[in-house]
Amino acid sequence: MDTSNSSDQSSEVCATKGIHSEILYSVSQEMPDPVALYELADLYKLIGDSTRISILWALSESEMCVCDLCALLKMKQPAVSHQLKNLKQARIVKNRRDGKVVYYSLKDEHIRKLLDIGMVHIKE
Amino acid sequence: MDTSNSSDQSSEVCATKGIHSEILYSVSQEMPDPVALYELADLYKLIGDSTRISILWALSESEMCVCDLCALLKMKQPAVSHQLKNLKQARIVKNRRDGKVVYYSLKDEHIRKLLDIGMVHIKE
DNA sequence: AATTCATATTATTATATGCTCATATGATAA
DNA sequence: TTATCATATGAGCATATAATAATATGAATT
Repeated sequence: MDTSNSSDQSSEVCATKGIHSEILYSVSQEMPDPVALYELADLYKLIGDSTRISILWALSESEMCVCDLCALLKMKQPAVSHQLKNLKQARIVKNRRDGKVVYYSLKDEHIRKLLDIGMVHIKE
Repeated sequence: MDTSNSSDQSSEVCATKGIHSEILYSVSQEMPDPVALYELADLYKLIGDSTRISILWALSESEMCVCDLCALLKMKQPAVSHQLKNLKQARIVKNRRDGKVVYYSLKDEHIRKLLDIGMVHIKE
């Protein structure tokens, strides 16, 4: 009874309250709860920064110390440390201490998967 | 000459310029070029917002008009339009016009994959 | 043409975020 | 202990970004 492109009457028109009520209902049923969406957004927000994404890419290749990362990214140490702190708080990276040196590494492989899929998208 | 337990000599210590030169070199070889990293970061930055991620999730379920999205997200129309504009500029969504109504939909499936993988990460 | 409705755009404001400098902490060596 | 090195932290600044209000555009209907 419904059409695809042209206009019906019923709930077709968006009369400020009418709207496509069926679609609206079915979509709302499939939406994750708001908290999950916030957490998901936070995860991507965290990856969505060129400094952090560079750090993550590097760590996906090898465990590295802060000093190495500074040299690799050509950035000052506090800037790198701040971002490492963000990543650690989000439980995306972990670290271990060996004397004065602190080594960082990825905490799991999800992140690398995300980076790879994103890269495919970019390269398309 | 030797340091602690797992320590070698050579490039082990991070003497402000010494660093772990081998790791640094091999990792730098595997790093994508900076432009790609920026684009990748931009992609994630775009997904990393709860409004946009909600829109994307909704559109992955069904094509929807702006008005529907406003109702679904309980947000004002200009706010939704702004985010749709961002998503469209990034070529993540497309739209079509039918009379007064503009329908938005996802442009490809990569995004849904990204959302799903991210959700797995959240739920772990 | 004038009106109405759905959407887009502009300007503005408030907030978030990343980097910098200065300094603190923690660990090793002298 | 003191000095030194690697890293962490805090404050401040500058920029980016999201939402809002007001208004513009574009298409249908009268």
